[in-house]
Amino acid sequence: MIPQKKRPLTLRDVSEASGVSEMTVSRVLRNKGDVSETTRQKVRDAAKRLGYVPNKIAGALASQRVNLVAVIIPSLGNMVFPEVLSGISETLEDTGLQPVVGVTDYLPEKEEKVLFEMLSWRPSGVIIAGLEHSEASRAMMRQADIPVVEIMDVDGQPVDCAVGISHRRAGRKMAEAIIVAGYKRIGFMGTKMPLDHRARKRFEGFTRTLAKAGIEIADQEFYSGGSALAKGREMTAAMLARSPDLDFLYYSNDMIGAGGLLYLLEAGVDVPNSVGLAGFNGVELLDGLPRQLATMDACRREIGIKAARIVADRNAGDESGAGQIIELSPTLAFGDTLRSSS
Amino acid sequence: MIPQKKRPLTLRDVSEASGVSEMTVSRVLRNKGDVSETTRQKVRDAAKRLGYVPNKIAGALASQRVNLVAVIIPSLGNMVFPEVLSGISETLEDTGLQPVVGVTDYLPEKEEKVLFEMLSWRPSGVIIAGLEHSEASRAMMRQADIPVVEIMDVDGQPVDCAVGISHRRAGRKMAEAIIVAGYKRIGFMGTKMPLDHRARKRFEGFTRTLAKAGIEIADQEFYSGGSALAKGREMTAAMLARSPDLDFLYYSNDMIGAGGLLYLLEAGVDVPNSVGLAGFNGVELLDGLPRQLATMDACRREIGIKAARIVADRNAGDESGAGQIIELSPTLAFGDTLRSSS
DNA sequence: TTGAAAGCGCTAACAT
DNA sequence: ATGTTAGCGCTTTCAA
Repeated sequence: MIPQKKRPLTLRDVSEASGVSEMTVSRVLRNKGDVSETTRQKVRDAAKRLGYVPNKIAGALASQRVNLVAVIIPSLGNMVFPEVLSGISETLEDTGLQPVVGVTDYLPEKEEKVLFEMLSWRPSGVIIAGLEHSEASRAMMRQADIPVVEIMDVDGQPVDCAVGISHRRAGRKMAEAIIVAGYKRIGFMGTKMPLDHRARKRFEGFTRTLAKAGIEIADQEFYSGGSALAKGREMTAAMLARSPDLDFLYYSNDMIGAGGLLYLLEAGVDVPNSVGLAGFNGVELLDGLPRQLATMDACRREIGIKAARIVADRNAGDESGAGQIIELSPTLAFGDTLRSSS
Repeated sequence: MIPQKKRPLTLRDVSEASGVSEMTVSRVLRNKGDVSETTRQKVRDAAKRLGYVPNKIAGALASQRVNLVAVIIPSLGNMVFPEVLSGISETLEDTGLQPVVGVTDYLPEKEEKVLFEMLSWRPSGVIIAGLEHSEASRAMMRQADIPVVEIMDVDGQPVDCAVGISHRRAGRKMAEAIIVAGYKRIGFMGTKMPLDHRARKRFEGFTRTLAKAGIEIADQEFYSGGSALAKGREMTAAMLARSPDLDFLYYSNDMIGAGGLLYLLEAGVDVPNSVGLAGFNGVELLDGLPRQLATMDACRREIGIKAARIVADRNAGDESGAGQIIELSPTLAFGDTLRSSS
């Protein structure tokens, strides 16, 4: 005898097992409407005994509501996004909404695909990283007629609303601190950028501000792939060999900055006097380094919390978040690698 | 005039716009069945023009199939799990299946909730970390009648099948290497364990093997929360202050191991001769450290790939993976912090 | 407080 | 190659 494919249990099974109509069973299982305590118990017992798991697909189709929030981010390896996510999950925790994560690998085509895929489940909202999307993606989000929150960045025009920081301003702020501290010969290291708009905007804000002070980036190098810590180390070694007169190194993220810092300390360089250093993000990792790397925190958790709040509120009928752009202010931490004045 | 809640587009709209029956539209959009090239074009044009996004909820209900795979892991902050995930995504990429991630924070009750929630979407498979689950969770997974792959660990009895390493054996292997290298006074640092069964099993395998060689852990300390790198640094400092005669430190993960390593190097301790060091996991981060920390790689990517393979194959009718336990062998990397013999 | 009927938007199965 | 019919398992709505 061939083992049968089990037919999953339905409301009807619970109804029969408990001698209560399907409709009432449904009411009990959703805590909706008035049901007598006796009936409640009968139903609950039967459901538990049978091991009934409701079918959300049928429920969603019938009720036209789906308690899912699409969260679309470029990567999970980046450390940054898991933190945003944890802010989102925590906030959604007791709203009945559930985040569902999609990853784009920084590729617009993949973003489009993931978005399409997720929207086809008719989620109650979308939280998506960045303001740069293909025209098709933007069209889908507009069409969807659900709250769409673009996060991490506010330098641009969102489809609906946005929560983030201004990366241009962040780059500017860092440049100003460096100028005030009296550094003059500045090197930059970062990821290859066509993909990462936020890193690009920071870089633009940074160079533009330096330019106004008559300073030009003296050397720069971009990497992709590999261990960021190791890359930071290698790039720093190479850059200082090439341009020994540099007195400041700005890294587009803390991981490569940490690699650079470890290298300089080993090489016996006087940080921050011979060479100053700064990264970006404020990752927890930095706490364990021999010296505190100067950095700027990107408000990741808070972004997640605020974005989720907007979706949850709008889902509950409070439309006040619609169309808003919420800009958070990153704080600059000087740590031990950036003088606060010359 | 109050803005109307937009009615999302349906197949019917595309059908009317293209002058083709709903059924044929459905066929075109799913590339199913024979449809003439002309009709195809008409339908595709109409769908694109309207911006139609199919409703997977209705589709899933009608077809009784859902292209989702539930992936349930304890945490995203751990570095370990994003890597498993990337193995899963990559493998599922061209199978038509989509991973959906749920996070449990190492809490059995939350695991149960997440599992229930995900199963209520009737996924095509479950990939879940660990072999320890509440009885209710196990019951749900058995009932579901879909492939269930328990990953990361093989020391126990899976509900269906398992892909992972033996953490007991990993602990043993490390202990053996340490014994061979001639270390005698051994300290251990790790996370508080009731939650993390795999760390616990490694610890058990480790201490048991040492015991057989007549060695007992000379000191130990457990932490929770905070920056792992910083914790490693602090715990190491504290432990060596307390037990200055230790000649080896075994860390339950690479992050705290790295913190310890940085501390010892700064303190001018001769590693690995005065004190040897080892961690666990083989995280990419380690590549950038001043010295290579001894570690044991946990085959994270490969676990993800193999687990996803099983789900995908079974979904395609190949049941050969059912009931299997696939044990992978972690490799020990001595790095610069563990002598290979005394 | 409970039940009966209709239908959510699709697709399987069967025509044609 | 295309169309028709009958549900999928729930919830909404209305009636009792």
